[in-house]
Amino acid sequence: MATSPSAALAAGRRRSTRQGAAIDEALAAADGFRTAQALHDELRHQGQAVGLTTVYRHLKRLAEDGAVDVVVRPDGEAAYRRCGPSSSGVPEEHHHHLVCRTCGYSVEIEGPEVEAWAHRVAADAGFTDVSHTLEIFGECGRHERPYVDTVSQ
Amino acid sequence: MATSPSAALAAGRRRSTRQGAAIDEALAAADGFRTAQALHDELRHQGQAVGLTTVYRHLKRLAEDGAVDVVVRPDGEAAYRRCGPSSSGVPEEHHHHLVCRTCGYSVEIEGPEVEAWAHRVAADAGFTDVSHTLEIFGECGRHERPYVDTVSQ
DNA sequence: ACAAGTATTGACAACGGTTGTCAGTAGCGT
DNA sequence: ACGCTACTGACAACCGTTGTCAATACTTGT
Repeated sequence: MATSPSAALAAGRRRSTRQGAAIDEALAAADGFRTAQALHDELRHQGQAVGLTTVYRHLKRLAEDGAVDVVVRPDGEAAYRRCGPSSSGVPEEHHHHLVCRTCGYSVEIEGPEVEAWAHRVAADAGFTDVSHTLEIFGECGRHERPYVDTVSQ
Repeated sequence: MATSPSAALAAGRRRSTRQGAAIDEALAAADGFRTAQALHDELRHQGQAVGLTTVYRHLKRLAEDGAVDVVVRPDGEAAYRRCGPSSSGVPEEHHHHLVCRTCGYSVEIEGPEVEAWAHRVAADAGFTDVSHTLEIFGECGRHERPYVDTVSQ
């Protein structure tokens, strides 16, 4: 109790469930992006078993609500991360990520100039309804964390 | 046609086949990105039947050789496009794309500033072995072309 | 506290894109 | 022409993700 439980879920008229809270917590505990399956594994190992389908459903909803950021990795798999301080209900500002290829650790980055550039380029070419994806990948060099991923183990 | 068949395939010690040439031509005729399946369909309709597996194989190889650019769409599907004038064997310079969401039409774009910015940001955060993805999507507003896609038909 | 109504759950099947398999085919050097 | 072997392609297997639907458990009204 204490600190109003399911604070992050209390967005509105949704029912708060054990599973939802567990997913929320796991997401909060993660310091970076996690795939649905990785999240499912973590929950499993923590004893908080949640169906894979349920994990996908929550992630999808959270993504729609703008509560989590989604990154599509080069191999086509999607990874999620809790978006900023959030819980305020107000979608975060547009931003991108610097993601560690190995452990998923990520940093939010903003580049107003880049945003402007992208729109200018698109407009110059006569494109409308413009959007863009921009993610920077690299090695953070300090992933000591026992990160369980889909990769190995 | 136009003499010197498989000009673009003549990279080295590879056998030139009817299928390979067909894929190459279709890729050359396309004015934008195509998914493997879309390409397969086009070839089929042109009477140049080629196995889907073969299309995937060629695309994969071409991508490895740097002969085609690959874009992973938000839904996780991959789309390919012949890379620049190419055929020289020398991989194109690093660049990105402005892609029409509807017809696949695309324009290559370069942004030295953005590249520099991306690397600077990553370096500042202590990341190494940096790479990035950047694609701009929009509506080109003039896709009159009878584009056959996986969507319909 | 209890009952009723309905969102949520989760095991399982289905789906769509992509890759592995492997016998048959066809370039290419000799 | 011959033989070697890369290439081909129908098909099955994979894998991430979504649909299905009966069972479950939040919530609200009483």
